[in-house]
Amino acid sequence: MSRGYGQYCPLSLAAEVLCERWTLLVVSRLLMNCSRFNEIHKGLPRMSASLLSQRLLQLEESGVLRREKITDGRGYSYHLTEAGRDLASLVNGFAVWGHEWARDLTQSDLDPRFLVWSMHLRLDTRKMPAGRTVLEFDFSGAPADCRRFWLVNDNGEVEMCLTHPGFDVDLSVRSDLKVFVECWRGFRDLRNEIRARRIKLRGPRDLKRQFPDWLLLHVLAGHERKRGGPERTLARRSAKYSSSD
Amino acid sequence: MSRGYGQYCPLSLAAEVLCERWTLLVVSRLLMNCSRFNEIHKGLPRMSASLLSQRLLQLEESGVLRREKITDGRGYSYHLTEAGRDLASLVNGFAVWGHEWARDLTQSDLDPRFLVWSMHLRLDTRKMPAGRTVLEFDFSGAPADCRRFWLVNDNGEVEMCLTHPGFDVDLSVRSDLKVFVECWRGFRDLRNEIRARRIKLRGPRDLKRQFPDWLLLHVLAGHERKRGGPERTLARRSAKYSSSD
DNA sequence: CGGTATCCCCCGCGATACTG
DNA sequence: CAGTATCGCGGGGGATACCG
Repeated sequence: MSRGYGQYCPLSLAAEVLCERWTLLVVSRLLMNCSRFNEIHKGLPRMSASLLSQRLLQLEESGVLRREKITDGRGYSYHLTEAGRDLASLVNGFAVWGHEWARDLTQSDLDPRFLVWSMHLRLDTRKMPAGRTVLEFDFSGAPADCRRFWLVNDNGEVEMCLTHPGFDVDLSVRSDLKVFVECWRGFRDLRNEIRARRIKLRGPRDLKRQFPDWLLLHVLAGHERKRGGPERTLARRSAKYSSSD
Repeated sequence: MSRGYGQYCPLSLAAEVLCERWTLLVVSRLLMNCSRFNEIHKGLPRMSASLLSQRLLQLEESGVLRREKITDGRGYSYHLTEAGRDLASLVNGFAVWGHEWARDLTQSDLDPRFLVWSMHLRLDTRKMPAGRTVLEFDFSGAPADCRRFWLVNDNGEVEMCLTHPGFDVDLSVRSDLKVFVECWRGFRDLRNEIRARRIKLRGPRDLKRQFPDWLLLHVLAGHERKRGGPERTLARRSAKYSSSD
């Protein structure tokens, strides 16, 4: 009963399983088809490995996921069960509610590792040049040890690098972290910010021009928010002229 | 960042607000139109008052509820905001998932105070005799200090009493707590259990006969469960003969 | 009654080390 | 690399007292 609620009602039984710290986020990674431990972990860089391990065990006990020993190589592969897949609409509903109603972002919400991890899943590689393209990001306002990242698109396979990948950089992106995250979330218009040089691109002219089309942004970036406050109004993505901020 | 996740994504911002212990249960009580502190608290008898107070403050800060000073009398009245009402489908989704997939019940899930609180909200008073009807419940397998309860229906107004209300008892119900809860959840058939005398009624013949129609049971009692296990199969409510258990 | 402040214990979690 | 065990701290939350 330590973690339980002492109630037989289905809501509390569900909350017991799902409303512990990090749990829904782990499930969301599994819903995105992350299946290896480190794959999940990269999508949750602020979670400690030991806690992730513990949560995976609990979710297995609760019947939300199954783990299978990997035949070639070490470790396990994690997959949602039917019970876990049934959580898709709930997880999505949480995200929508968070988008519509959650508080504004603060500095501590801005982990650049998470931002780049998100980007590597949502690059529109069909619009990128064939062959290999190397993007470099440099975020001011981020901790010194994770300011710079690289995304390498190799014919549709995108890899995220925390250290220089060795290849020549094709396009370099320099921005304040908060500004970039707000573009990603849809609170600012990416093209506006580039035009205003708050996001600075360096590289061949045609790549710089195409760059905004490569970023698919956060899935909910186009959704209207309902909550009031500074970020209430969505950036109109097609606005040709914009007010100064 | 202590309670936060260090991520800007809407899912983690929502989880930050909603995935703390007890929080969703508090919201669910507000969705049931409980508005006074003690009204909410009676629906969550295992939650400490200080924690409820704290959660109400947090939910107000997060914009999920608003509190208004009561003009006549003490204390506040709590009401969901639009953001809070938007949680209705999520809370319901959690309950459905819990019904379909959650683990089996253990002894510590069976708080009789919670059971009786649930019943007082789901008595079909239209089917009960006009005037006043007093039901007495005596649950074996419950802690000594909360074995007996009374529900008083007074022309459609149902009150739950933890001490003898003073009026004469019209119908007395005696049962093992677990058996009764399993009827309430829909895992057993109420009429079967009465027929098998695992639930014993005492009172006038016509009240005994009508009693099963008064209990509306848990909202999800009729839903099929998806999870395997001992309680997998729903009791067929109309089964005329049943196996011994 | 209708809540809130205080105390204090315990356990959830992060850091670190370790193992196949 | 792919996780898991251990340790120690901090704060979450239960019990209790208190206050209007």
